[in-house]
Amino acid sequence: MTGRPTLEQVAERAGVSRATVSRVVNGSPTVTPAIRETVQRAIAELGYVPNQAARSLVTQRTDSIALILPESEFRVFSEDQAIPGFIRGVSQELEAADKQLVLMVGGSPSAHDRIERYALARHVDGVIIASMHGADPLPNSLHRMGIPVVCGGRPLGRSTVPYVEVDSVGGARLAVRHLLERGRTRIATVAGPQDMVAGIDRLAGYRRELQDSDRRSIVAVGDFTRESGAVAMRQLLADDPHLDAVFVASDLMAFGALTALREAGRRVPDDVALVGFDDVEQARYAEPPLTTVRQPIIGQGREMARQLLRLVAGEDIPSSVVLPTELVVRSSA
Amino acid sequence: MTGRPTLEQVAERAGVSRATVSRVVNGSPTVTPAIRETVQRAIAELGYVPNQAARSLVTQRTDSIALILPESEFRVFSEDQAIPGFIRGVSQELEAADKQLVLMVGGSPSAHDRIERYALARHVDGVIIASMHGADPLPNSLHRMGIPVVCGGRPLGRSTVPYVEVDSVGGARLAVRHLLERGRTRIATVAGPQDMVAGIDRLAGYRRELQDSDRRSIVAVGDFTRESGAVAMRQLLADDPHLDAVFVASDLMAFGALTALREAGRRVPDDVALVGFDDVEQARYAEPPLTTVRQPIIGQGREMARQLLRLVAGEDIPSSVVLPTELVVRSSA
DNA sequence: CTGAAAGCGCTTACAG
DNA sequence: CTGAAAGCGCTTACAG
Repeated sequence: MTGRPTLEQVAERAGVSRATVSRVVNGSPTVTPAIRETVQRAIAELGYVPNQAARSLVTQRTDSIALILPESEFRVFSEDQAIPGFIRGVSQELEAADKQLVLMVGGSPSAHDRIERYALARHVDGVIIASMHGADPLPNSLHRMGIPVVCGGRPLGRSTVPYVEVDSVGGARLAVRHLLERGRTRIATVAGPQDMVAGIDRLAGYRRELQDSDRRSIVAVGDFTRESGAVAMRQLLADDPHLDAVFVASDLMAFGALTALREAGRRVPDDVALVGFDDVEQARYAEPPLTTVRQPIIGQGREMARQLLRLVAGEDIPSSVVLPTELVVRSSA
Repeated sequence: MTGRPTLEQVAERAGVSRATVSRVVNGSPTVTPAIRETVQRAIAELGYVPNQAARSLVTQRTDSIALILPESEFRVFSEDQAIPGFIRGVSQELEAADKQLVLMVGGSPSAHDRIERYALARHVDGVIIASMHGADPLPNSLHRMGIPVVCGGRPLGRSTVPYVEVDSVGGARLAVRHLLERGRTRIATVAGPQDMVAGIDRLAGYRRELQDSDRRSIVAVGDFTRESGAVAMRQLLADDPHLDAVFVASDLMAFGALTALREAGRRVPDDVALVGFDDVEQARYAEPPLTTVRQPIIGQGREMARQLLRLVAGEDIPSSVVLPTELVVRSSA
């Protein structure tokens, strides 16, 4: 026998038509039990597995979903754990729905064409875009082509593409409120890059909470890397030597800030209280263990997949879903 | 117009046969330049993109490759950076070859059936298996079915499946030799789990190098996690309070060991020199910065993809490729 | 160099 | 409930 068995061969062996085999394979209820069994035996004996390409050609479905990861997240071979978390969440949900995950790296302009062509070639039923820098045109352009899309994080700029995000503003407020409740009075922040929603929103949350308390804001901006956290922290100390607390918009930057504080001879939390954001694995092992805001990365991945599957199935979905964040109190604040 | 344009429509618009359009799309050299241009214009005007399913059905190729990640690597939401590195390397190479990456999570027995069926459905042209615990039957079973497979790391047990691995034995020897050259005399090791090749080989390297130097070996076993590194380190100190060096089989375990040494009042490297393995991002930021063995994770991913593509193309490939490791000397030893 | 035709392996109205 | 037949959108010998 050459190659894998086909429907045709199963039909012949079972003594029925191809249509009937197809019905059995696809679980149609209108098949007489006796015939169903004969067919199933033939399938088992031959080790038949449906050819996906042939099936897609007629159903116009592929049962695969693309997950687009922005290139920049990968460029630095980073300690950040968002990528595996996203993948994990998305794949859990897709697996349960018996869909396949196609991974594409690259939010760079040069990758757009490739991704668009791929989606247009109907190689996937829909697209999940993990997160973006700036006002990426990709989600909108796919959306316009009628391809189901869900974004991770609110797209910047004009957009009607549905998205799933984590409540960054709320998380930042939790962090700042905690510092206020601990009696801190000069609360600075190391903000993230202002061309990313996470950077923008975490700073907005800081500002809003502080505003309610009448304290003035003290801001330095980093780019979510450890080094930038140290640099920003030094700058904050120069700007206000009397600051007694810092909300750092990412754990990685918080580690950098910790180093800078130590160099400057400040004790944490005695002199300066510190709260991070993300709750990466290493946060528990920092010295002192880092108080931080936990965001449900895996949950976000799952929710994105869930929404996309609904969209693919033709259902209506909310234009946005926001997941709650949570403060994890350890020793640094 | 309903749906996306087809070959047929392009042919009609260009006033040629479907065969000719197909030739132009696939870059056949036997097309008259003038006709080629007419067709290309029609393609551009219509925004034609070939339907992948239809193409696969006749070519019997899908131009996609599956990357299988073991579930366990994901279970702990870990600090380990191997996964993104693998993905990065594989996707770089596949992108260059214009192949797609399908990601499947799960080396668990329950996932085997799903993966096998998927490969048999010809949804992918070949399979890359990132790494395995124990003697996983998956590579062999795919191999027997005639599906091109390449493994990351030598498969345990009997196997004829080609693999790409990093020279763990050599790396461990580099580490131990370095400690010997620094004049250390009582060199212990925290080994990795002995059901994983990386665990086994790094211990073998330690033993071999030590054996050449006539020193006795002092061994404790961890499971590559930070916590297990601390536990193992305490045990080593109890076993031999006079040890003056440790080769730890992973950086994460080395971080745990560092904590345990600090608790025990030992200075690193003054009292005890420490060498890790992996060179994860955090190694540079440890206190003291960690001397460790760097392994080319991205390079391994790329090489696996390269070998698999050759296999898919029908070429012969070596039964194994071993990539060199390198000692990165920092302050801990 | 180009076209007519067969065929890849399925699903799905449409009859019966 | 089952089968004959059409058709999904391509590629590729085979003629010419």
